[in-house]
Amino acid sequence: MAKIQPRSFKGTRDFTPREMIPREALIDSIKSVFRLYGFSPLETPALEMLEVLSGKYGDEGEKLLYKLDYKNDKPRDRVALRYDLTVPLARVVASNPDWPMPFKRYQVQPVWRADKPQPHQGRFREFYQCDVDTIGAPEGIADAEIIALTVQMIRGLGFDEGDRTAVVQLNHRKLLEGLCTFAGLKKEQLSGFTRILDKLDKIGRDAVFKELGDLGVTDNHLEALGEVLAIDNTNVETLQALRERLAGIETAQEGIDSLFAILDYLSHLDVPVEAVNINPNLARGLDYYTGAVFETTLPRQPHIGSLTGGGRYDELIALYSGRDLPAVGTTIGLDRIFAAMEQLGMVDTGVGSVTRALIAAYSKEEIPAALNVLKAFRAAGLPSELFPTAGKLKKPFSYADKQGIPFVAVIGPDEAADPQNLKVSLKQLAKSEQAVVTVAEAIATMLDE
RNA sequence: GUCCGCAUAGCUCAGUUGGUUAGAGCGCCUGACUGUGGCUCAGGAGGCCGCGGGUUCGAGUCCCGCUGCGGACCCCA
Repeated sequence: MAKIQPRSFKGTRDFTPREMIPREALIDSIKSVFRLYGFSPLETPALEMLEVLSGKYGDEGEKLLYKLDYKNDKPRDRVALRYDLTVPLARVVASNPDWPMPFKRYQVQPVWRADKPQPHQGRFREFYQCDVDTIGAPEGIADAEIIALTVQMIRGLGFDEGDRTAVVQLNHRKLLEGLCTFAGLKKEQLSGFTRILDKLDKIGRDAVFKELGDLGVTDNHLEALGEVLAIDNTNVETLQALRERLAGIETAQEGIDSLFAILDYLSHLDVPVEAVNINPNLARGLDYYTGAVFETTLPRQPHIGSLTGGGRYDELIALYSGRDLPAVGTTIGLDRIFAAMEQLGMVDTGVGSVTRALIAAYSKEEIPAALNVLKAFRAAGLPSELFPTAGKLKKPFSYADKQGIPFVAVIGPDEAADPQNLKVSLKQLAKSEQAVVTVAEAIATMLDE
């Protein structure tokens, strides 16, 4: 039989134990923060009806949907791989109108996008999202809680100083609408306007102004807009300055009021002021956002895209149920965070096994005794394994060394001499220390480490 | 979707103006070391030189196409 190439689909990855061990620790820590804020777990299927997903993500997003192609299917029976976790949530909530509100859920599952993968930027076709959302709570506290949770989690992971400082950028859709009006544009031009504005930090003011000019913004408007966007102060000062500059534009004032309120709640939650940045040019591409929008960036690592992204979407659920339900939430980009941590040397990939103790039998005669030791270790809660072949102690020792297993327990004729009082030669590899001890003593030593 | 670069051992790479049996380091296996990892030494296995075509007496090396990978843009987690 011809050998089949062991290729995998572009943009997908295998996670080896060396990667999965720190990755699972990361997931556990994310979930524990979610729970701490009172969110409960939810899972939804990988496959969704195409009509449920279609039209929610903007023109760019629509192209990235993985649509499954079946023969003889009817258009309304078509399915696609889920693109995010927010739309499936909206579908679940819309189909369970009797649930008490607010509904607070977290969800950690993979999503798929037919993008061009760029691993260095933390961009893949299959990747995990960790979403938290509060459904049925009006703008204000719930928004601040999501931001506070994001800050606590990201900083708790170590993104809190130097090159790994993370900042939550915060803006409001209504402020963006107001800026659009301020620039002399019509409401239909909002998405084009915000898309250009969003590039400000990347391509610079001049390039943005050129594109805005092409969109139809006059020179006078450009000049005024330039003055507004140049405001860069503390968050409160920035908002105050915007309030004055945008006097008379009602939507902008509403957005500014909302941001003031959120900042106030954040200060009561003891969120450090430097962890959040009011950023009037932050856009967010998804079409469904209606209020506050936010994302987490690493200002010193601009090639890595946003670590988290979210916002308020008060009109999405009504698309499925006809009932208005306000909602706010965010996505924690697990794979982005992991990629950033790897590049910043924050991940230990030196351990290839979860085993704490490897038991090695000197000869076949000691295997029954070794199995008894194995039972005792496991009963004490120590992840342990017996090396599958007896003799040649070099093999189990070399194996333990390569896998990063900290302890090897050797059992030979001497240690097994008294079946009523089994002993092992317990060696701690990192210290090169070895002693003949009873099984109980070995367990105590290892639990102590 | 647009642009640029790269493709030789499991990994990182070297390979002269095109010239005979294709190299190193790391890793892997065996032994020195018949109760013990790392360090050292000795030996060994492992290559359709990405795929297809072209130029040439001769191609890992030059040309074209394809595929894959990497990077930038767009967009995003």
